[in-house]
Amino acid sequence: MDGQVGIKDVASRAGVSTATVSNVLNRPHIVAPATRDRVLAAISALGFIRNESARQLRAGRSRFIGLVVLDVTNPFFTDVARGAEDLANEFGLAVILCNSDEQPARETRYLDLLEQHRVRGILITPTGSNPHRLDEIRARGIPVVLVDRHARRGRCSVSVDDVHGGDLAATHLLERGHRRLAFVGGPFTLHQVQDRLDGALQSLKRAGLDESALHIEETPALNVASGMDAAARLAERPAHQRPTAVFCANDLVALGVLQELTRRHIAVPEEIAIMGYDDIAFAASAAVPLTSVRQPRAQLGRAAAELLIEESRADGHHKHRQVVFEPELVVRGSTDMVHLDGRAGLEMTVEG
Amino acid sequence: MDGQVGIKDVASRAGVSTATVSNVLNRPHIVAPATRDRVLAAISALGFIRNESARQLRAGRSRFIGLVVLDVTNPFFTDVARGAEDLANEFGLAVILCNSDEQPARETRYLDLLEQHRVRGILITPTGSNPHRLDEIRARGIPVVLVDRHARRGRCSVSVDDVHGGDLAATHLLERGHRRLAFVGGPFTLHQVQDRLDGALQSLKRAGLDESALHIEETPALNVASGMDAAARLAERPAHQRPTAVFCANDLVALGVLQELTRRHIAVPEEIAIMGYDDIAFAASAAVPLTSVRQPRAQLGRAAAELLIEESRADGHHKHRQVVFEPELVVRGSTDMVHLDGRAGLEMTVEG
DNA sequence: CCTCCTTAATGAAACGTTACAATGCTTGGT
DNA sequence: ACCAAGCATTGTAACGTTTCATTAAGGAGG
Repeated sequence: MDGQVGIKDVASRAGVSTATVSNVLNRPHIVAPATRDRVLAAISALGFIRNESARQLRAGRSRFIGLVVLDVTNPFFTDVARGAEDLANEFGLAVILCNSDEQPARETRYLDLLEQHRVRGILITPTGSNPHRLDEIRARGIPVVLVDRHARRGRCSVSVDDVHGGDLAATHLLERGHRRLAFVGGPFTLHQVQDRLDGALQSLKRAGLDESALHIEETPALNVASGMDAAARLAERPAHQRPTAVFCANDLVALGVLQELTRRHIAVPEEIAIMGYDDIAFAASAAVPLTSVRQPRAQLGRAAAELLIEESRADGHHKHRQVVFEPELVVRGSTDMVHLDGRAGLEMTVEG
Repeated sequence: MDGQVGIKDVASRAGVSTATVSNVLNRPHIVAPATRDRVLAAISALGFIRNESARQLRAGRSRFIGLVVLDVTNPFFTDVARGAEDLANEFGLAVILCNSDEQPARETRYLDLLEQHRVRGILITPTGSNPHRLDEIRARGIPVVLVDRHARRGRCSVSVDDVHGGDLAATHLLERGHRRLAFVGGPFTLHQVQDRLDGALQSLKRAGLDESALHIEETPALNVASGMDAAARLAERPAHQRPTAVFCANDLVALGVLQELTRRHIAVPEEIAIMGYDDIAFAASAAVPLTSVRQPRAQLGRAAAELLIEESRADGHHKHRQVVFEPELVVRGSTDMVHLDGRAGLEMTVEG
């Protein structure tokens, strides 16, 4: 029977107008203490709960920000999400977390959803297949910040220098004496993947090596299963063509590669060394602790949310910024033949 | 200038009434093809986007379901979330994912948020500290389904038999000859933790052992850091009091324990065996592959969403159900002294 | 030519808030 | 006594949809 208690019911029970109830809710200081108490009493007596839809309709926008990630089950993105969520909460905003799963169609559906909800803004790691959809959204006045992906001038983004990261990774492998490398990752529509590869190629070039020193094994997605498939293909190559080191586009792929190689009794790092990327928490505790390139995950999310809020507040003009963090190489057992203990997560951090 | 294109603008451009536009949107078949096309043309010409707030206000409820989990960075919950999300999508609903972080205060804030948004229903793994808040919500007509936690009669829940799971785990350790066990997990306000412990105790009893055979090391949360701290405390006990096997309330804790023991050069499983719980994807690829108790994670989420939707559709009366899945023991290297290859994720599955 | 049906389209009233301008009521100063 | 100023409160018009009862326009049957 109390089906939906509205501001009206509260008003009549407290013997005031709806406007006063609204005031109690939004600007308690301007209403007389006695009235305020009466209203508050009515509110709790009736179990009144504000209707956000109505508030949003009135306000013309919601208190949400959208966060569209490529894969919720990837710890990299959940850490980014936490960072964004924490900052959003500080500003009284909630985050709608959307999982595009690297599928353009899903991405589109979620963008539609977010626009329909009149979100304050959108944080997104794009699949890369809807290039100007994001511009349309911006044109409609909704701030968009790219996450983990560098934007062109005139757009906001928060990213890590993936080219540099790829360079760090390949350089590390070359320094360890490897000369037959493989890059495992994909699809190349993801800029992260392309950039990390570019970085690796740049490193090869600097070392005076030919591009052919790096075999490219493309995967349909950046997850454990894809890594396993790719490793199987690599393992089946004739021994003299087989790479001695594999640079994976992210840690999930690297873990997949590791698992498959181990299953086939190919020793890591002795026969094949493995590099991951992201340095997710589980990289350190892997069967063979993974060497990886660390990204400031939570900071990435936080900074992105900051930029978004900054833009949405600046009614006038807002200076778009591209924030770039530097990646950091973390060396562990998977690339280190001389590591002390095959199991220990012994770790050294090398420069930023 | 196109600031906010509304149904009205579309209507006037197409030369029809707003009602017709609404019909085109919601029941296209009842409007004449010619008019329909005209309206659709206007919609795309103006870049019209439906305003969900207004729709929801009108409808009295949103197209969201809320999912409140204890820890988004725990892969167990992201898998559950995916399951729930998939089913929700099939019904045109979106999921608001909320991370209580095991903190009652955050949980409360999110429940408020969800109620204000008039969500269709709430899926929650409760912290256990707001026992009747959920009943209040139910009383207001919002379906609530407990996830990963068994509910009393008259409420809906989807869970895995944690007592049985705890029993499986402890029985496995006892069969391996261990007689000094430790249980690591907490807080005990989480029913999962209590149930898993109860299962272990039940197994001890059946084996004719005293409760004192199981040392209890409580942790403040179920994450890697807590596991490391607990392992440090265990490691510092005099050798003859030190357990020979540790049963962890979840895999994150187990990974923490594993990392800390390895750091201290305590061999796993030779000196101390470790059991996890949940069988998250990373358990198999851990430094020492973790023996664990597998839960049907995605199914859990899916089934929960199913129950929720079922209840929200049944305007009349709905039969509350408690769905219970059976856990499954997965034996790997962390408890298996005779495993073939210290690194391989070699795996055997034992009964359900 | 009138009536009765069917199909298309419309007008207007909600839905629950909020903000703005307006109203009363006090109070203090002159 | 009167006015100005301040405070507390209120009426009411939005916000953008959807829905329901209506109207209008043809067409078929008599």
